[in-house]
Amino acid sequence: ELPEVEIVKQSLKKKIKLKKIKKVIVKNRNLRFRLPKDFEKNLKNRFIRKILRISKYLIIELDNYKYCVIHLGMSGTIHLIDKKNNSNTNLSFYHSSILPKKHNHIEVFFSDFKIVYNDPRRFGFFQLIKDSISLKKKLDYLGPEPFDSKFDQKYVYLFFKNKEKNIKNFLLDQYFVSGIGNIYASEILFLSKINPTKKARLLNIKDCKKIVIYTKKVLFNAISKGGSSIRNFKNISGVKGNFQKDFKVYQRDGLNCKRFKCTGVIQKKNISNRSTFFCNTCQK
DNA sequence: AAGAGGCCCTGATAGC
DNA sequence: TGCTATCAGGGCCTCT
Repeated sequence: ELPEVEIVKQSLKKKIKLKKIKKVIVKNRNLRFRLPKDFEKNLKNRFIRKILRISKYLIIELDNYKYCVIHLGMSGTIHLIDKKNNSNTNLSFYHSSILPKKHNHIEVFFSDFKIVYNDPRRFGFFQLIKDSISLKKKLDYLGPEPFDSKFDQKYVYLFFKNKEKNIKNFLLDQYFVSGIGNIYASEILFLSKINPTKKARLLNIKDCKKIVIYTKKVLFNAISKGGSSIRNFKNISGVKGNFQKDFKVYQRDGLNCKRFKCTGVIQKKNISNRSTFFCNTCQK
């Protein structure tokens, strides 16, 4: 989700900004999108100008104004391996600091370290975009980011007019707002006291205001806590997020509602094949 | 044309 | 050194 990608971006930026790519090795070209034959050649000897994040995408701007667009999908991680002492700093959240043995698909070498793209399920991708126009075109479909001033109660209220779809699915809909994923969607709705199955058109302006406020709040807090680490690997010594400790509903099915004076129990329900957690009692 | 559902893929875990 | 089903942080594509 957006906070996790943001944390990766920040740690990656410190390390590779203005550095020169010495070499690229691709071990598996078959990611979500197949890597073209000239991928390595296009990266080699390029300097990194900028690292940015747009919703859940990582963007690396090269000195020839081509762009690497990276998406981590469900299981992608980026690791940084130091050449000198062979130590390994993890740039992601929910993985250990040890580089996995399998699925290290792409290695990008710098003078004294390399970054490794690992992705067991290969739902993620690495793409080279030829220029800024193409980049803009590719990401044009995205709705406003949660922190964008355009994402306000008026926008939400107007967007939801006559929409039959439930609110949970809209939070995951990147055309509506870009960056929320399955964890934070449940958390946002809990704080907003809105039932995830509620049809969007039934939300009033106050509900929309809550959605906006708590979306910004949850994502901001998640970033400030280094994201969420929900899978624990065996060797835990790398960088881990802490926001999972703040979960109010996610993966808390069967447990008591944390809201003051609420006697409800957290429910788990499949909505469009994604697990959704909520309190039946205080989310109306 | 909005919305639902299948699908891409591997690995961890629960239950038998 | 069992097997099998289910679930996982996402998004693209097709069908209605």
